[in-house]
Amino acid sequence: MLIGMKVCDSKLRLLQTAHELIWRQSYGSVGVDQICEQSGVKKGSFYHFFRSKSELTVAAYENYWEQSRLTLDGIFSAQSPPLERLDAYFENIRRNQTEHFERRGRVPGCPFVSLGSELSTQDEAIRLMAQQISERKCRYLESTLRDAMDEGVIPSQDPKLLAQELHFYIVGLIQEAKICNNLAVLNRMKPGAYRIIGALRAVVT
Amino acid sequence: MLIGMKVCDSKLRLLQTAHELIWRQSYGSVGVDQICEQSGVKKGSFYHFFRSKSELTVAAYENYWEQSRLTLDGIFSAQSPPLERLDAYFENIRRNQTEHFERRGRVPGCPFVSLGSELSTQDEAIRLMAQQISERKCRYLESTLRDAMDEGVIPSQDPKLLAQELHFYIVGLIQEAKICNNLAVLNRMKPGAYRIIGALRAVVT
DNA sequence: CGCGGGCTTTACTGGTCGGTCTAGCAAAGC
DNA sequence: GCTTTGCTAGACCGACCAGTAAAGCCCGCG
Repeated sequence: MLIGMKVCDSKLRLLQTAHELIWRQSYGSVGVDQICEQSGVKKGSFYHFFRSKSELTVAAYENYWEQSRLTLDGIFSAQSPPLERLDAYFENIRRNQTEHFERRGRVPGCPFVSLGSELSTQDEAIRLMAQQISERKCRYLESTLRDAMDEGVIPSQDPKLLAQELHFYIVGLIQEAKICNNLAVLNRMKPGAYRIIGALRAVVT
Repeated sequence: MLIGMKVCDSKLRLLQTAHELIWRQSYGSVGVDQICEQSGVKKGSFYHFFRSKSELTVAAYENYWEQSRLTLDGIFSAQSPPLERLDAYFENIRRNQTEHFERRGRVPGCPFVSLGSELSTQDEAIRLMAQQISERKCRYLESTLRDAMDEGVIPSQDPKLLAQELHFYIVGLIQEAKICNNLAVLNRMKPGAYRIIGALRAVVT
């Protein structure tokens, strides 16, 4: 099957449904049958494309990351002033969480963190993927902060360490929003982040 | 059965084993049978004490919190200087994670965060418990920071908000240590925390 | 002594789990 | 036109799942 036919459609639908369901619920509570039914794909096809539920999950999350990367590349474009990149990043997170909340009534948290949290001690492939994505997110932040330092809008310091600190804060905050099932927690993202990186600009916007 | 006999022993063993197993693996991957076997308790007894797996889990984590509270009350004793309380808190986290890592080869992360991350969107009772424990931890931090401000060792600001920021950072960092399965990540806890709260003391110790 | 209730034990349920197997299909390539 | 290839369909598997039923044990209490 060379060109885009119904064929590839099945695989793609499996990837998307799997990510959607596991994000909304959890890896453990989502069954292969459920993924198949929701995708309109039969089990035989499932195991034609993927060797196991774990393998599908990795593929599904990598596929989701590839989509996210397009958005993030835009948000973190070197064309924008560094602090605007951060603002756009925060706004993107908020939009993402809000959208799901309005559809499902639940703050879903970060899919990668949730999956990593559930399975890091049990599934090495999934652990590794979660780790790599965490590193990639940090790299966006790092270059942004480095640019901000060059422009003098934040104090100079080790950009890699600062990016990690900022990343940890963001991850913890989104996690808290999920646990509280409360979007308002996200309001503290921007002011807190600005304080952490020492941005001189006033916290209000 | 009034006094401490084998009886209460069964219930307590269930609570402890459940917490231990779910922490080490995940809620979804641990079965009632497994918990029973590991505790040396028969399934009938399990359902004599608890109405469901979910109810046991809540009880197990509340029991664990009650134990932790004793330790934390000591660590956050108003008798110690505020920054020493923080140091002791960080050291306690590190010891906890290290101990499990040496036994099992895995950084287990924070049990409450992991459980909340897995089940907040599915089990309201568990979500609520995770939320409450997060609030309680913040309260320890808040009073510590307030004292630190009174003593002038950190700049004055809203202690509740600062405590939350610090808490988010700590949660995110422990989560990262779990995903990386690397205790070294925890080394960044203290310097990062000190930077966030604006502690004047040098970062090295 | 016997009764009652808290706890244990064992056997069991119906359903779901992840995964397998094989027959069949449609279309591409020869 | 025949075969190969990539995919679908759906029946099927044993294991395991959370949870139930009921009989029995032990001990304090009257």
